[in-house]
Amino acid sequence: MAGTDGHTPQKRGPGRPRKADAHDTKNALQQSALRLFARNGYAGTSIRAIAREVGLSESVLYAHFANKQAIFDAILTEHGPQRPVDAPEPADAGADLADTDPPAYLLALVRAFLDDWDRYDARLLISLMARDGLLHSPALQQALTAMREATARMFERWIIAGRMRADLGTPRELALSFTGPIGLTRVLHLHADATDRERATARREALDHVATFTKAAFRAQAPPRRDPSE
Amino acid sequence: MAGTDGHTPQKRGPGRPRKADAHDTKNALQQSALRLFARNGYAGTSIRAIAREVGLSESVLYAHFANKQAIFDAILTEHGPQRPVDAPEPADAGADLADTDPPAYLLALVRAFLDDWDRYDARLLISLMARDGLLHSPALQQALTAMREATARMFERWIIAGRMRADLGTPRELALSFTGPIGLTRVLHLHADATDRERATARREALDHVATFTKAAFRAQAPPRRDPSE
DNA sequence: ATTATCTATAGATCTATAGATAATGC
DNA sequence: ATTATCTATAGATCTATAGATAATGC
Repeated sequence: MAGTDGHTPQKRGPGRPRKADAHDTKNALQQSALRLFARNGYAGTSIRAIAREVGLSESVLYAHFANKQAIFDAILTEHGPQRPVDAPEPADAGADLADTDPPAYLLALVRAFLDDWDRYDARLLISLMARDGLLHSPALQQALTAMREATARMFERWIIAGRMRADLGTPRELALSFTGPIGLTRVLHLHADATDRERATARREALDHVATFTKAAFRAQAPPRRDPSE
Repeated sequence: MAGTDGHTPQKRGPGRPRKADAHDTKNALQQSALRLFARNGYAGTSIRAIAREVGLSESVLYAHFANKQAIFDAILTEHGPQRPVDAPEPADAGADLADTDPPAYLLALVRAFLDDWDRYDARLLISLMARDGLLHSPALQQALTAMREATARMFERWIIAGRMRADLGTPRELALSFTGPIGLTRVLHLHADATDRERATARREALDHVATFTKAAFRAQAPPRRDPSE
C-alpha cells in the first residue's frame, strides 16, 4: 500500500466533490502515472489506467494536463536526473573529513548517495528510465558526467596533497574506476521491482568496492616525508 | 542503409511471389522488429510498423509468428543475454597469456568483449533491453553474475599464484571493482543510438580502467620470493 | 462565475482472423 | 495440395473533446 497516499479510490458521482472529499488530484495523478510508466512504459500505460488507479474518470487528466506527454514531462521535471537533491551536498557527510580522512569522507559520501537512490521515488525513476530509453538520454549522460568531474576534482586535490597515489592514473581515470561499479549498482539494482534482499546486497557490494578502491588508491597516512628526522 | 539487407521494400501484388523475388521473410521481419522494438519499445511498436518496414502486408506476420509477443520472444531467444557468443571464449584471446602475463591477458579479454558488444546487433539488443525493462530481468542478472564469477575464479588463481595482491579484497570483491565500469560502459554507451564518437570514447575509457586496475592490483613480476639466493 | 468532476462519444489506431489469389513443387 | 502473399474487416482499445452536473467562493 506504500505510496497510495491513504486515499481510497472510490467512484465519485458527477459534479464537483464536497470540500471534505477534496484531494490533491494533480499530485495523485502524477504519482500514479510515475508508478505505471515505471512498470509498463510510456506506450504501455494508458490515460485510462492512470485515472483508474486514482479512482477518477479518464477525462479528468485533461483538466490537469494538456495531453499524455505533458504528464510524462511533468514527472521528469519534478523527479528527473538533473534534480539537485539527486546530488547530496558533500557538506551533509561532514566536509571537514575531506581534509582529515579522505577515505572516511568518501565512504560517507557514497553512503549518502546510496540512501538517496534507495528511496522509493528514486527507484521508480530508475525503472521509468529503464523502460523508456532515458538511460541513453543526454540529460542522464550529463548528470553522470558532472558527477564524475566532481569526483575527479576531489581526487586531484588529494593527489596534490599526497593522500592518493598519483601513479595509478589521471584523476579522471581514477574517477571512472571509482564511480563505475557504484553507477552500475544504481542502474541495475536500485529499481522499483528489486527485492529488499537484492537492494541490500547491491548496496553492500557498492560499499565493498569503496573499501577495495580505498585500499588500492589511498596512502594510509599523511604524505610520506623524506625528512629523516621523522 | 546498414542492416536493411539490401532488399528494396516494394509493394507486392496478391498471391505467392515468383521464385526470383523470394526472400527470407521471417528473418527480415525479425530484424526489422528488433530495430523497431529497440527504438520504440514493445508497446510502441505495432505489427503494422514492422510489416511496413519489410514492405509487406501486416497479416504476413501471422503466417510466421503466432502473435506479437512471439516475435519478441524469438528475438530474445536468438540474441538474448544467455547467448553463448555474448561471452567470448578466453581462448580466443590467447589462453597461454593467462599464465605468463595476466594483465596482457585481461586486456585482450576485455578488448574481445568490447568488440562483441560494439556489433550493431549487440547494440540493438542493449537498446531493446533499455526500453522494455529487460535490464532488470533475471536473465540479464544471471548472465552478469556468471561473468563476475568467472572473473573471480580467474583472480583467485592469480592471487594464489602470487601475481595479484591479496590484501585489496576477496576475489569476488576484486571482480566487482573490475567489471563494474566495464559493464556500465556497455549499458550506457554501447547502444544503437550512440554516435561513433561516443562509443569510441566509452571503449577507450573502459580500457583505461583496465590499465588503472592492473597497476593497482597486479604485481609487476612473478611472486616475490623470500629466497635470499635471488 | 468558477472549479472539479462526470457521461458519452468521435475518430484513430491496433491485434488478429477470414477468405481470396497466384506461384511452387510433387 | 501447399505456400506465401494479399484485401477486407471485426472487435478492442486508445486519446481527446463536448457538454452536463453539482459544489465552492466571491
